[in-house]
Amino acid sequence: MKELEKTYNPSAIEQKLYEKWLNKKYFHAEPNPDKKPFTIVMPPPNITGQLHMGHALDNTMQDILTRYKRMQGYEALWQPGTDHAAIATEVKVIESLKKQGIEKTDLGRDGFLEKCWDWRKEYGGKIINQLHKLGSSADWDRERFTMDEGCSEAVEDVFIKLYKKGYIYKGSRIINWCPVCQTSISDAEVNHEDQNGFFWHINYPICGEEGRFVEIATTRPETLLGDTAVAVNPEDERYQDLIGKMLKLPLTDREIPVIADSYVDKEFGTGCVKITPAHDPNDFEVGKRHNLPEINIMNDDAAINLPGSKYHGMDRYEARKAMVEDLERLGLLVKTVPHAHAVGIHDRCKTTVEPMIKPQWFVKMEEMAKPAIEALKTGELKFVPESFGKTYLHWLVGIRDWCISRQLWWGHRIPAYYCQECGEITVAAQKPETCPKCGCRHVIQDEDTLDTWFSSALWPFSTLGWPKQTEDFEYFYPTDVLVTGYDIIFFWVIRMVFSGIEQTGKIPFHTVLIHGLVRDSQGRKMSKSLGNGIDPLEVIDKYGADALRMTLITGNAPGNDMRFYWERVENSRNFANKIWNASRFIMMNAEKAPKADAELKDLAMEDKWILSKANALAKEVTDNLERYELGIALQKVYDFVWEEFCDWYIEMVKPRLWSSEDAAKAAAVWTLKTVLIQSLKLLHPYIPFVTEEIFCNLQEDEESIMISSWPQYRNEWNFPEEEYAVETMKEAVRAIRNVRSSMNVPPSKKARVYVVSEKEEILDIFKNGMAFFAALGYASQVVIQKDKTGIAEDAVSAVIHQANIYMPFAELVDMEKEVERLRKEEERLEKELARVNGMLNNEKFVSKAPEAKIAQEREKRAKYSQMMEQVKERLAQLGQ
RNA sequence: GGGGUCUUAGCUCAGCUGGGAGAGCAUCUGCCUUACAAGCAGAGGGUCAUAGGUUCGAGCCCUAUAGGCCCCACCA
Repeated sequence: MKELEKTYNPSAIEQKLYEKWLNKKYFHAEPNPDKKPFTIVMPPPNITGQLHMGHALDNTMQDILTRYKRMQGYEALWQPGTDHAAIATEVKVIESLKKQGIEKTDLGRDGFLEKCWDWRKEYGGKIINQLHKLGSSADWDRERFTMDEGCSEAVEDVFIKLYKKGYIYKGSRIINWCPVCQTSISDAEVNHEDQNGFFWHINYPICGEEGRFVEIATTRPETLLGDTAVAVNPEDERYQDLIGKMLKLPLTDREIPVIADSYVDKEFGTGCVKITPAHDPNDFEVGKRHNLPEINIMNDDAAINLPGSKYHGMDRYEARKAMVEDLERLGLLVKTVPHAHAVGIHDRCKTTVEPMIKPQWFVKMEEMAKPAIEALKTGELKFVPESFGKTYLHWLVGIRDWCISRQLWWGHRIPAYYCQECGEITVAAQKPETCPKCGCRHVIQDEDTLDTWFSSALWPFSTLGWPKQTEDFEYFYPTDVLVTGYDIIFFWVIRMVFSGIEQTGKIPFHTVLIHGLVRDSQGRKMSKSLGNGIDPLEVIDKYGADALRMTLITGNAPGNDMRFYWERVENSRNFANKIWNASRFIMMNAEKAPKADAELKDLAMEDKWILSKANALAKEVTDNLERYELGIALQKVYDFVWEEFCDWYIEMVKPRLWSSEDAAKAAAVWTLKTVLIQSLKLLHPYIPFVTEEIFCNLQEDEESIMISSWPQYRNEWNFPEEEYAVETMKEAVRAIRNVRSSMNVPPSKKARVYVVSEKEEILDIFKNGMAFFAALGYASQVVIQKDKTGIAEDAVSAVIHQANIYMPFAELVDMEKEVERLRKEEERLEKELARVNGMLNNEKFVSKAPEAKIAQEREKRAKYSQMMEQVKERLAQLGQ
């Protein structure tokens, strides 16, 4: 056994250990018929990415589950990889090209894609390396990329299948258009943000009725140019006579009809709505119902496109300003009212989205959503915490078709081919040589690429080799748990579920473990613009990966946001140091002790006590982990290691370790090592580095804690009697310390301690543990007896269950303080007794509560009554 | 507008199936006791948002109210 440094220094060992694990291939999983599989797919980080706290949390949770299951004997696969992140990467590449004065279009499609692949080569591995620093035990031999050959094949395969099934179609529909990114985006990529704008009330003159107008109200006056009707509610008495009449559309030479549609809310605005089918989703629907023309008035960059109009070429906001001014001059602007309304914002670039009609590809959602909804309802799919199932359902019920085409170059190009002669569309893996309909050779591929989530939706199976029925796929799929943040349920989780069911016939995972956001100490989101982000790598550098991991897991319940405090990292680091030092102590003493292995029958009372505690802990922690209660499980081991093991047990065994009895020493060392090793194992999934380092130093014949076995509950380690005995002695020690503290007696000042009890079994307990009792209770001598013979009248005392403790402090006696303490104890016991009696005197409680509960309360009553008697007796002795 | 979620010690948060309120940090008092001062021993501090209800028993279940946060939503 080696000598350890005085304080734990993570940076010195983390890298070394991680390399060892990699070299030993501990992370690698292979189909193994002798083991059960356990699989987690890593949410693929973007290749534009850099490790942030969210990743650190997400991956720590996955690593904990993977390491736990691996130790339990599962063939545990944590499948990693990265995402091409279509729009995010394309934007980044464009930006970097611009710095060199190059435009995307200068390069052409192939040239640009080359640059994108260069980017991927340069930055794709960055975040992966950062995940290594975190200690992630993912199977890096299996690292995948959403645009690698296999994943691309899966994408193509799915697209073709869905097209053939009629679930993918192309249509001219109103979609969300980002004028900056110049691509369509899905509904999920649009955030609605409340903005303070205006409501412009505008008069539309009625044709043939000089001086009569219809007043409409709009928040986007520039779209007026595309109006093709004004609608009123068919039941609105005010406007009955207008229906069917024509209006003169201001600022244009067009005339538009007044139509009736129940979509119009009579109560809102003026009750008259301008209808712009080409630039508003509702108006689009109204337009379809009434066969209205759709007039697109904008370019892709949202500038007005209306040759001949004075607004032609103006940006949408410039045009808005100009038009409002013109309307005012014409006397058609009735009023301008401040108005707060929701504006659609592109979540990536924060540009206001413009609804436009464009030919796009869509996935029909209705049918595929059904089994995904069913999966949750039957319990086949579970969310942790459960409440997020509601979010999931909310998204699936009434889901709209998914716009999957993007006007980008970086991504999976849509495998659709158009005949330029006859217009025939062919969807196939390979470009057809000739048009299958007309036979001509003028066939070109669709220019668009697919939404990045289309490929992520297939991630749980495309990474395992699907659509080929590979051995990996057969063995590891369906996966077990998906770990992700609640912000991504609608983007990703639902799409994986319905894709998994549709393509493989199975849900891709049975459990979705949701975590929240890591916020700054003031509860704000960490963001680049605020500059309040904390770099996980900085935390690792300063305090170690274990401390970071532990901080992210402690005191956090699934699905809840958490705040990041450096103080909490320090506390985690302190814990690593604590267990480090406990180990150091054990190693130092093990050196000196005889090598003989102890047997259970040789163990002392306190050995059996801690072993019994450790045994119960293993069961509890395992139960918590099975329920994904990672924070609770960790808290329990933390408390056990720090309080029970370090503060109590190690102190208890010291007298034995320093004694000259070899057998006693051997038993103590065996117990210390056994309990420490078990604790290290329970902690390893959380803090892999420090546990590995200690584990290997402690036992030179062991290769790694990673491949050791997870602790199991053992009946032969269950010692209820010893637990009771030691807990009784702890109570006595606490009482002594309390007395001494209230009297300001320094530890150096030892006193004789008398333990007085009429109960033989209590006396035996103290006789048994006399050595450590003396040490922990600062006793110069412990006297155990049946009555008060020989104890000075003015000795200080304390009451515990079934016994009295006396300490003669000749020169330090302070009767007032003692009476005060006894009064306090009396008060406490009175309260307890009142509570217990309240329950037991209640007939309904006695008749309805479970037997065990009643027995438990009776026991307490007996205990407290007995203690109360002792307290009263003592007070009487003191003349109170 | 709909839905979700939260309100527990000075601060940040745990509290698993309802059965005597916990942690970390902060505060106060003693200790450099031969693993650890990144430590040890002790202490103070909470009508568990409010009001009802169910129950023998509620921080936990139900209803309403107040406040905070989040998500969804086409009110022009």
